[in-house]
Amino acid sequence: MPLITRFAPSPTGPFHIGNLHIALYNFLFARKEGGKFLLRIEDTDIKRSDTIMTQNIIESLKWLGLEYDGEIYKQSDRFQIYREYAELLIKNKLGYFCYCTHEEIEERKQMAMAKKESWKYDRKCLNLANMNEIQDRPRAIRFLVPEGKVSYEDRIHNKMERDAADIEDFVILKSDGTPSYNFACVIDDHELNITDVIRGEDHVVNTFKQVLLYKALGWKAPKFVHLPMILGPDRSKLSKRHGATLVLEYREQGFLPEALINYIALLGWSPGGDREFISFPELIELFSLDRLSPTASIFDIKKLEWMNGEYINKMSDEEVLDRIVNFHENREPTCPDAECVGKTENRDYTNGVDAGPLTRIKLPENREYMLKVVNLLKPRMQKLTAFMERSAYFFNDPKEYDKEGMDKYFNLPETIERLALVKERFSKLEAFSIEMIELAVRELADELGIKASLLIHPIRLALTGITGGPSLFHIVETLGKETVIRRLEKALAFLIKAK
RNA sequence: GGCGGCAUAGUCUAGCCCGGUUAGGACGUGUGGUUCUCAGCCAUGAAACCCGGGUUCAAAUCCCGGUGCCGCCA
Repeated sequence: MPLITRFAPSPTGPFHIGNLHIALYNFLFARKEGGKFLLRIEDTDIKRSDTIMTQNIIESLKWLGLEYDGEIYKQSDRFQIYREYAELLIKNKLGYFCYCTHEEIEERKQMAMAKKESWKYDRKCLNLANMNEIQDRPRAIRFLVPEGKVSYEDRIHNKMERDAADIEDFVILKSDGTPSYNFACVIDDHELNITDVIRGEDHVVNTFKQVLLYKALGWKAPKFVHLPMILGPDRSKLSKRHGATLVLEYREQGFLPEALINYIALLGWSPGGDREFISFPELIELFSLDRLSPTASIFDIKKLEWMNGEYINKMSDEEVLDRIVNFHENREPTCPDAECVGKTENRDYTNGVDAGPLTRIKLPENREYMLKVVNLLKPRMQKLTAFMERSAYFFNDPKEYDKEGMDKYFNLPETIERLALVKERFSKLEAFSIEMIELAVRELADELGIKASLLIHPIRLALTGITGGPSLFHIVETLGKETVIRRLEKALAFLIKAK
């Protein structure tokens, strides 16, 4: 029998980091073993399900490159099938109708609680004597939990066992005719021939119920793997409270899918030894269930950022530029030109979720120039968005100068004279090369009897408006003579006016 | 509260199965160096086997108990 795994999210919320973790391991395991990886949408709860969330899930998987095999399965297409199986269980006396309303159950539960007794469904409807009175009331179907121990083998936790007496007769078909999670899940996993169920640890309790159902239906249960949770920095289950948790938010923030995958793969799994950078194909090659860790892990955004930066730095300039361009592809520029480089606009509801702050710009089309800029900025980019945040001066003259920078580098009385001299030297340069530019600056510094840095810093501030960034000589060369001269003149005018 | 799970630095982890290591790597962090700034790079430091008992010549590793944390249900 071929190995088949599945990722089975419910479309009640967007695709998040926890989903990625689960989907990734299902995907890797299937690919490694030459099996199939299916996508099933668990939308039996019609009210809480939303097609926009299904879109979000599909879009996320696509961006990550986690391709599923075959069609998408939707549980909402299969209500009739669940009903038939539920009736089959009734016929075999493995299930029974329950007429209790939520309110009635709640009441009895409260009474038990008041007496500090633990509660499970009291089987009131198991042997109803007076059927006539209640026959037209809506009814659910409950599973009749047998006595004894329930156990299954978990690939991470080994033998799992609990007493069936601790499990109540759970509902398999609700009074509105829709199946419960556990019931639909078992039927679909069986009908899709799922061989390995890899899901979160929050499902272990369900697994015991499901194992019971497999037995009742006379089916062989798949193998189970329950992955430990991914926690936030406060050690609670990762959620919105911890900031960005949606995968598409990470896309919007400029993370690369391969870096995100590499990082998440290492949360709860390791190939052994010291390896940290593992490409997608290598991940498939190396993946093994035996090396899964049973320990919950905390999502560390700092390490993700570092890893993302490493991925960016290892890429060619062309590749990085393509990613940056691609990053903007599906977005309407909010400004017609490069004017808004560095500006952010705070909303984006593409894909049905608020993806948070987003930089929208129209990129200049001059590819050769862009490549030069990328080359200079790449070493200090941890995310693609860093390009937007740090490249403004390559496209526009600075409108103002960094305040601290002015205090530091523009405050000497000699500044005007020095910048004027620089401008003069630059304009005399015939070959505007990095070497010649550097030589000109250093020679001038020598002649003035000062350190070169006393020229370099004011020049950088005049050209870029800021104090950090790539090597000054590279900046000067990239901007080109005309722009450099113009900006030096502007800075001089500014300084003279301020005097 | 009931049931289940987990336990190596702040974080991710290797080592555990098959007892003997100065307990390794990475992120983060301290210090120093380097370049025109930033980023980086180089060097260097601090930082962990949850606690208690056993078994053993020897325990992170095997066994038992406790504690803590997490999850599900309530």
